[in-house]
Amino acid sequence: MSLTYTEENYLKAILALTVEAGKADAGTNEIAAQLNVKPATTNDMLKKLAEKKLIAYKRYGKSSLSPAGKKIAIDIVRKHRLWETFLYKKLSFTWDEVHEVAEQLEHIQHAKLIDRLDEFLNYPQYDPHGDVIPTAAGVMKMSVKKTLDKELTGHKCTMVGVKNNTAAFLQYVDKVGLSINHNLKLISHQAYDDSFEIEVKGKRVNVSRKFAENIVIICAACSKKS
Amino acid sequence: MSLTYTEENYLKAILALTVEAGKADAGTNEIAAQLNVKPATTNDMLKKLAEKKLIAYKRYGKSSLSPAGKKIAIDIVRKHRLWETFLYKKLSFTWDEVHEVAEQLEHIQHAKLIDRLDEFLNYPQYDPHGDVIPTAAGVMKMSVKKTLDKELTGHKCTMVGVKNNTAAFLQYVDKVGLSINHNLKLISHQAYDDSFEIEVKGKRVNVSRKFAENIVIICAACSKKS
DNA sequence: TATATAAGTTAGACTTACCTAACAAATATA
DNA sequence: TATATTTGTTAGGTAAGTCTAACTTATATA
Repeated sequence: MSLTYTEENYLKAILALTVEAGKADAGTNEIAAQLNVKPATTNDMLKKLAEKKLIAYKRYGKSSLSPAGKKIAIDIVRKHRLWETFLYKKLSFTWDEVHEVAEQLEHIQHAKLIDRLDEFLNYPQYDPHGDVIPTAAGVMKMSVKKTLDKELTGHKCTMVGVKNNTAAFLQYVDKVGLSINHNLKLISHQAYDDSFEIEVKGKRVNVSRKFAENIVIICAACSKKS
Repeated sequence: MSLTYTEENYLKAILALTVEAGKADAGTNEIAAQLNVKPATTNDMLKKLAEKKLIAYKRYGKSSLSPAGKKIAIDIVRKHRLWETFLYKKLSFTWDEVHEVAEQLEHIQHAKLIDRLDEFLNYPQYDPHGDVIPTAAGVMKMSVKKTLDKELTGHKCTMVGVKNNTAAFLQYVDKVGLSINHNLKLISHQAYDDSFEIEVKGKRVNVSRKFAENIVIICAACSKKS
């Protein structure tokens, strides 16, 4: 009953376009674009996946994952993100290199492999991009990524990226004491000069709105399930 | 110019049947049997690989790897054995479980991946089966596997397996102080009772020929290149 | 609401990797 | 050396996943 590499990729694409994008279903063209294939190709596969009861599909309509299809798709995402974490933490890959290798590794089939890897990595909750790693039971919290200026006062969060990649900005980020995967807390917002007070490594710092708008964070407290 | 999963497997099979088996070339049926496909299928692929200059092939003749084909095949073996080592040492897989997963992992394509893995594993020389791991430069020593009774006096070697898997024998092996991947040295052979004196963890023990014939070892000193 | 545009489908074709069945060449043996 | 057996090849077919081109349905807009 195991699926081909390709079938898995279609399920993953549909997950990304529906559940992960907060939408109910996805169109054929949309799925085709996600996978870089032509709509005609996608159409064939959708019929095949519907046959296998992995998706809900109606002629000239949109598609969505069945419970069984969703379970499989989440499992692939789990594999992908655990492998990314492995590459990042253990093999010193950079943040932007991990995805492409994980695209291949996520299709490795073995009953014990992924749970062993999870254990080896000490059950990480987030991958190097700050996305939540689904549990072995198939529960996937949706991490709410947003920029720091959108965070709620008092919330602890983790920096997972930047919007601006200039050396000047990155040096400033460094000076403030922030870096990828570090925790911070939003203490308050000063209406007076529209600045934000944050706590980084126990120290309080003031940063401008312009700065905050370029810091991407995830907030566990703001996450939602499924 | 990268090869398909299947093409890689054919090159690996030919390597196993020629270089690794100490033979000059391999027949079509032989290769088909190694890969569990029909000779007709193999024939098609041999023509295709010959076209790509990866093997030497003549109609109704036997096949062998070209230098380019051999380089690729050795590279796959390197990947296979490094992944096996990873699974064994880092993810607590057993000796006999690693092969099947490595069959999949060996086809992951990425410029840096395998050298990073090699570094992470601290440049291991042997995989969990005692087979030599080819270097990044594509040099593969052939580990000469043999039973302990065939070893030369004075040589240090590593136990890599047993021929007899009964509990009784394994317990005896354990009692002698031997286990998988442990080193030993053949001190002498006693003609009197046809027994062997070996050194294990600094202690000298006497074992019978029957015992020695069931212990599989590799000997670095007996290895040869290519 | 009529029609233009966007979205989705179908038909027919190609490639890869596999198969079976029939045939040809090489080798072993009577 | 003639023949039987083994080994290797060819021809034709299948399934998966892709494509293009032509067609149909749904949606947007004038």
